[in-house]
This record gives sequence, structure tokens and C-alpha cells, in this order.
Amino acid sequence: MPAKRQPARPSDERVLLKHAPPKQASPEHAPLELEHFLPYQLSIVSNTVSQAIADDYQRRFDLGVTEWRVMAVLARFDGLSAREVAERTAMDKVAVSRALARLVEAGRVSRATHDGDKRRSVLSLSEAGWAIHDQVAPMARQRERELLAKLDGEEQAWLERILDKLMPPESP
Amino acid sequence: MPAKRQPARPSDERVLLKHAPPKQASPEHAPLELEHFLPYQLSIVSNTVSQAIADDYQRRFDLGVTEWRVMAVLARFDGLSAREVAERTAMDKVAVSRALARLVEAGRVSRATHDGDKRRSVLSLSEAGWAIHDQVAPMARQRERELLAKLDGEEQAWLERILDKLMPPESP
DNA sequence: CCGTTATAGTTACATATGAAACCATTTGCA
DNA sequence: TGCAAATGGTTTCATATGTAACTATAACGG
Repeated sequence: MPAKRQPARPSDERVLLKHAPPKQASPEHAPLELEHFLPYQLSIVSNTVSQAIADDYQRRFDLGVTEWRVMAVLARFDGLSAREVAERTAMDKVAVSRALARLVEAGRVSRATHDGDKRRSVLSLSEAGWAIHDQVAPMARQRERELLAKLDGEEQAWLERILDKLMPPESP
Repeated sequence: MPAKRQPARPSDERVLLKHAPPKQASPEHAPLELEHFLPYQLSIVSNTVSQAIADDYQRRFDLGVTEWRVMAVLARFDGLSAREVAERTAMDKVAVSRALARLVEAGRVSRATHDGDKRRSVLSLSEAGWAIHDQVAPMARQRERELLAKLDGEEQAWLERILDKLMPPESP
């Protein structure tokens, strides 16, 4: 969803000058400076990087972002239920249900029923699922490195610390 | 063979320990730790905060996130064309077109045709648009403050610096 | 036990979104 | 000029996503 950027038209300024004068000067209106507004910046950076990663595997493996997240969690925690997957991916249960439907259909995840509770499913990556995981995970890591490469070591450390603090607390 | 689940106490590491041994131990698989994976964290934080802000005005003003972004940009740069709005909001032109359709329909944005180029539109917030802007902008700022309140002064400064570096290169 | 309530998942419906096709106008240039 | 290519915007179509309703099973209270 990152809009493809174009070479930026310098002529923009003329338009701006031509129509700008009236309202935006009004002191009482204090418009937001979107480009320095934290939530907006987060959204842009997040979408840009997520999209870059997704581009790597989306077409190649016919794998959506939500599906990949489910796979990533199952790679770490074998045998989770759908609800637990939802918790760990911060996705809602409907999204997880749909992702699982596709993954199971594609033979990438196996789904069994829990022994003592027939409502629960017991999920695992299949061999095919692992094969994909082992290709996608390194690509994702590579993209992460590329993003971090824009920062020096000190900044990287701070970013890690800051994001940990900003991450919403778990919901148990 | 996934193991059996028990009372599923979320959050706990027992789940991990109990089911970890088999596949995920395999050195060749090296699963991603989603919760420490930068792109994932960014996505969570971004969505959480954006949603929190949106909740403030979504219902109250029947205003979507994309529409609000368009309004915020027009508040700062009066008379932009749709394409210019798209550039400044990092939204694609289809999204902008749709947002504008709703905003114009609702009388929040006025649309004229550019003097020398009949393809271009010339956009401005209407009085009603400004009225809404002047209510929403402070709420958005307040949410931003709440987010930043989770960080100490030093962290805030670093975050600002880091995001500026991570933001994709822009137009003007 | 039995009825109520809670939980795991799925389905349905309505809305949002992106890609590509599509007009209308403008620009480039032979 | 004249006409192909480019540009601003809108529409179409297929997909994605969220909310609420729904099914099945399990847990709880009397």
C-alpha cells in the first residue's frame, strides 16, 4: 500500500503559492504537520517495510501477510490452537480462521482436534509448510537488516528499546 | 505429532516448553521471533495507535482514516490537486479519489477545476471541513502525547530522529 | 443432572482496498 | 499541425478485512 512515489513535480510550489494565502495562515486553525506526526510516520514506515517484505513472497508462494504470520508463529510454537495463534499474532480470530483455512487447504498446515476438548484445533506446520518457512524467514530477516542499515548502532539499540516499550501489553 | 493441550493458560512459557522439542529445535529451521521482529512490531504499534486515534472521530464524524488524512493535508496546503494530495498523504490516487468523493459529497471539501488544466482539480476545506478539522486535530495531538508519554525525554528524542531517518524519501 | 453461560471456530454480510481498465485532457515532437 | 504518449481522475472487479450472528462443545451453578 505504499503509494509508488514519483519524481516529485517541482511545479507543485506554484500551485501552492497561487492558492495558499487565504485560509492556512489563520492562526486559530493550527493544522497538523502530517509528516512529523508520530502516528502517521509509524504508519508510513510500517506499511513501506511490510510491503517490501510481502513483495518477496506474496506472488512467489501465493502467501498473504496474515498467512505468513500464522506460519511464523507455528514455526516457533508447535501445536497451538487457533485462539493461541490469534493471541501471538495480534490478529483477530476471524482473520486467523481464514488464514488457516487457506493454509490447511494448501497443505502447509495440519489441523487436528484436541484430545480433551473437541472445540480446539491443534496446529502444526507440515513438511511443505516448513519448506516455505525456511525460504521466507531468511528473506524477512534480510529485509529487516536492510531497514536497520539506515540507522547507526546507537540508533538501532534505541529503536529496539523504544519499540519494546511501545508494544501493547499482552492480553491474557 | 502435536502434544496434548491442557487448560491452555495463555501467556505462559509452559506451552513453549511442552511443545518445543520436536521440530523447532532443528537448527536448520531457525524460526522468526515475531515479537522481536522489527517490521512486525512496527505494524502492531502503528495499528494500535492509528486505531486509537480513529476511534475518536470515526463514529463521531463519520470520517475514515483516509478522509482524515486528506483533510489534514488540505488544512496545511490549500488548493492542492488530487495527485498532490496523494503524494503528501502517501496514499494511492484511487484511495484519494474515493476519500474526496465522500468529502465533497459531505460538503467538507470543495472541488473546483484548475484554470489552465481541466484535468486537475483544485481542492480546499470548506467551512464545515475546517470546523471538523479544528475538533479532530487536537484529539489526534492528544493521542500522540499519550503515546509519547510511555517514553522518557531521551527516548522521545531518539524516536523522532530515528523515524525521520526511516521515513522514505519524499517530494518537496 | 439440567439449564445457563462461556469459549473455539466458522459463516455471512457489509465495507474497504488495490490493480488495472478506462475517460478526458494535455504534452511532446516528427 | 496531428497524433501517439503521458497525466489527472474515476470506475470496475476481485480480494481483503471487521463486526456480528451462528454452531458446537465445554464449564459452571443450583
